[in-house]
Amino acid sequence: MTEHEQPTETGDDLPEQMRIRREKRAALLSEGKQPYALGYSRTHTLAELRERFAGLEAGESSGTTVATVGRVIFVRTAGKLCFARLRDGDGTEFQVMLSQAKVGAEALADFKRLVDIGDHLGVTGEVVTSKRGELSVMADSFTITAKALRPLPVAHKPLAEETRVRQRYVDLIMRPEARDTARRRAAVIRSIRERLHDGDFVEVETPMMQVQPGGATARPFVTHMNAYDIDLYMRIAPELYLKRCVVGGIDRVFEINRNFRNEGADSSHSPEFAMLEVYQAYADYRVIGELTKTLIQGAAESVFGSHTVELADGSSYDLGGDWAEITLFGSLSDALGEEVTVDTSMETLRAYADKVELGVDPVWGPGKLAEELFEHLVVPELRAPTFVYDYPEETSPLTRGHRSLPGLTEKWDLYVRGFELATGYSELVDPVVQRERLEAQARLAAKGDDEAMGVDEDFLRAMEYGMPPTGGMGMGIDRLLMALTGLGIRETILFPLVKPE
RNA sequence: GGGUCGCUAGCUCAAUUGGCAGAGCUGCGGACUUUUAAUCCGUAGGUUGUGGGUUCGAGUCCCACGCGACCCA
Repeated sequence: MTEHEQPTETGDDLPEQMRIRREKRAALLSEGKQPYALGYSRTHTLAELRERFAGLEAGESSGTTVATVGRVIFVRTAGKLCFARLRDGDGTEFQVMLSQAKVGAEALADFKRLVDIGDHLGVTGEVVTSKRGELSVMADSFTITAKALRPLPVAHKPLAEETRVRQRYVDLIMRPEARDTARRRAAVIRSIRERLHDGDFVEVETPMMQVQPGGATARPFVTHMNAYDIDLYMRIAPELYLKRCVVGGIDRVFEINRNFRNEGADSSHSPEFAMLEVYQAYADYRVIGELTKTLIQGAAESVFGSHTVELADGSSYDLGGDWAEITLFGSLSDALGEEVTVDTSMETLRAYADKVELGVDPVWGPGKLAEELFEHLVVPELRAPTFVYDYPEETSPLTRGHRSLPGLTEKWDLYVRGFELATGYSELVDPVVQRERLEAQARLAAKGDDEAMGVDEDFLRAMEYGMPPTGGMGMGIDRLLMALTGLGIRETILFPLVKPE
């Protein structure tokens, strides 16, 4: 918002439409009317009216007087009979009619003089239908419950994408899809939460401001605490604290909350994103994979009543039944036409990378390179929901080594519609191995890899008290919404970060 | 980080080679007791993202910056 757009008390410099609305507000006050009412006692919501009077025939009167409220989204002031369309926050619309014969000439003139599109209106009157059969309230009286000082955008042209994101409140008023998305997100989170509560998982909240960030490889945001004069970090993952909970005996634990990663922002990444992490003692990655599938299918059901979801482009996507399972090196071997394993040499892998014109970062080991090849060659083909199993130890410092395949870990990534949606592990619980892995990471950090983790001594101390065998999972909530709806991340987050205007 | 494109009235968009900054909707005034993006008559609305430059003259050309979209790394 730039300075010259700021409303002023006098409104001298305002665009005409805003100036006029301010004048109407002032007129209401000077006539002893409230432009912002304390409330309006309604007998029915617009949705309740629609339901209750659904059977009313064209031209009929119900004989029932009701009181209801809504935002004016359409006005037709024609002579001695005026029409207005109200809309409720849930998107339900309902027509209001004002006849001079009913409300009187003075009230009708007031309506024409003072009510604008965008205002909140309370109306009392009989439920009737118009000659065209439109359900309506034939007003006995009306009250402006909140005067809108800004005009709504034109209803028939799509709002510019940037305006939709920057002024989500306008987007929510104007666009049914925006309203649906907000409610779908709530339904999804509620579905996950309820399912986990039903499974005796305990919901906790762990620190968002941490002395030492950990639990993922990502650059953190730094902030400063004045009282202790120390830098704090916004968390990049809750993992290390949730594991402390498991050590302490909260055997089934989860958290749904925000992580912060100081990286780029684009159509699939937000610096601030919602994450679910779940840990279950005496489970392994297979058990936690099954749980994950249940949570996602439950979320789909809560929104669509089905495991088949409808995407924004009109296509549908099937999340039902059992999901495909592949292994990282197995699928990579298939894609390359020759067998590669966790033991394949750096030189061989580099040759494959050259062949597909994949750039190789000199700090990568063979495990990392194999993963990059996988993302380059296999991931683009993963349309149906697919669990990818058995990642190299090198890239998974918090994961237990595979029970029977040396060099690999008990980890899966879940791909849905071609992008990574969740990741699950048999957690590493040996504190000695854990320390070795973290110290190796810290050495990387010292070499300048600012995504690598430091050594969290308190976390290691907790592990030394003994963490039971545990399965863990992390899933991006925003990404889950994207997977279920086909929308971009900026649509699934109500107020994504935008640069100041 | 690099490239391309965009930013004009409340909203969505025009503006020829550098030559009077326009339209639709919205708004305002008027007519209309069954409208649904009504119709008809009249009318208002602009620091063309910001700051420089070239020019008799810049929405248009040049430079820098801001914000955004798309593509690439």
